[in-house]
Amino acid sequence: MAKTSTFTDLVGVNDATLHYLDVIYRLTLDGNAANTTEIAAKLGVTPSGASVMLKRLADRKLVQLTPYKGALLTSLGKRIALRTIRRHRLLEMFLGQVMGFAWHEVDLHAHALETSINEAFEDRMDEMLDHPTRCPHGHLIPNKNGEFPVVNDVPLLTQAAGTRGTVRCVDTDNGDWLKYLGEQGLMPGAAVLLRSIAPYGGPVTLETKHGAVSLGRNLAELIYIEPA
Amino acid sequence: MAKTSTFTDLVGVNDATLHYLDVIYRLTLDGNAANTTEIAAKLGVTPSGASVMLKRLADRKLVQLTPYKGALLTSLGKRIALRTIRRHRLLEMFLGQVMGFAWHEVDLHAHALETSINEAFEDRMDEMLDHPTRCPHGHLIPNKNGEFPVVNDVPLLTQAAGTRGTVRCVDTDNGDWLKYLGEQGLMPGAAVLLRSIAPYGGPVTLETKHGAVSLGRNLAELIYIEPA
DNA sequence: CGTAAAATTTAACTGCTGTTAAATCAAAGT
DNA sequence: ACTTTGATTTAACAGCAGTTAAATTTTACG
Repeated sequence: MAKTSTFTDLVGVNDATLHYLDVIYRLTLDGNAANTTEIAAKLGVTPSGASVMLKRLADRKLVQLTPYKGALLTSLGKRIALRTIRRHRLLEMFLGQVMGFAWHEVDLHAHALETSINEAFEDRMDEMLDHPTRCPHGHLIPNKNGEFPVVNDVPLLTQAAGTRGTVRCVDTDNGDWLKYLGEQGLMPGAAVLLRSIAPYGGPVTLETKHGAVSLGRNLAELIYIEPA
Repeated sequence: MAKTSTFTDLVGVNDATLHYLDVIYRLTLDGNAANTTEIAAKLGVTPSGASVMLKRLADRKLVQLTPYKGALLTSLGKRIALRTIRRHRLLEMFLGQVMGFAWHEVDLHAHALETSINEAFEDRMDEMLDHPTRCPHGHLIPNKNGEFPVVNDVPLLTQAAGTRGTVRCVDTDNGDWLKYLGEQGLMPGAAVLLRSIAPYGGPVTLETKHGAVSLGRNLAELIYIEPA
């Protein structure tokens, strides 16, 4: 009996396509269609270029496109996107754990490699890492069927002052921010106490092993914790 | 002082170009120009396609093209090719030593990745592997200046019957052959005794730890040894 | 409600890497 | 030296992913 991949039927999908699907997946997590300009911005192309490409992706039944309204992934498009996301996050973990890259460095490397590796490479990383469920930033790694583990992460900013918990995810790919937050001890696994959230968009004060940290809202809203 | 790469000026060279330069490098190792049809065959494209591409590479001063005669690399082309070869062979070593892939599997993975990694990744592998000088098949890994280590490898078939030595290189990327030769204990590092070379293209008989092995000329000529 | 601004699409074109088919060149044999 | 064969190049074109500029649609505001 031949070994069958969940993604056996996903051949003939090239780099550019994979990056589009990846971006659309992330932009549609909230359930709303992704608009052309957003997609174009994330990919670093012009809106007109993205518009043309989206039409082609729609022709290939990878996205469901409503002109002037935006794009959603079809179930096929979603499966492919989830494969890329799985590979990206496994790569990030591999780059961090096995190769010793810092958590603010792994995204760029992973992005360059995610469309070049094959299933054997993906599986080998998964084994070496003992089937991890999160990337170094705490994002969940879907399994080969595209299913995510169930977790108890909540946005830090939804919590009341005085809440204790453990950082589970820092939701950004901005290397500078990651570097800074890492230096403050704010990485997945860190125990935190939410001291205060100043009103009117004011700073958020936390306490970690390293001591007190004060963050602007833009950084604080990236942090997800599991309350104690 | 900014860290300067030997290859800083090699930007803007894409995948297809790198693969052409790589192939031309290998075909011109004997000093002779590589002909269009050969190049096309190695790359899996038509000779006309290769011809067009070669002209473009010549326009970019990466190859020195004599129409109807063949292609040589310019010194710039050679530098770029050597960078790719270094990355390919470091990747092969990494895939074998760190990730546990078999020596007949590493070439394909390395080929897929060699144009996607950057200098930091290259350097990290080099460190992790403690600056290896050979890939798993025994090919030499050029340093960042494109210089190869000096070694004493000689083709097995240039040696007289009775010669003892150590296998240093198996010069093929054919996975099936590598798998077979590996099963016979014929990998770099293996001690061998050349028993006999039958005349008129007959079989070559060797002795290894595993016992006696008889090889056809096509396989035997791939093997390079360092005489004891 | 109508119009200005913003978002989106379409049109025409570019660059890259390939294709097939036809033309051309080179090498070798008689 | 001529001719045949094989290698190589050229011509015309295709597919993909992008561009700029113009046209169009949507949205939002007064």
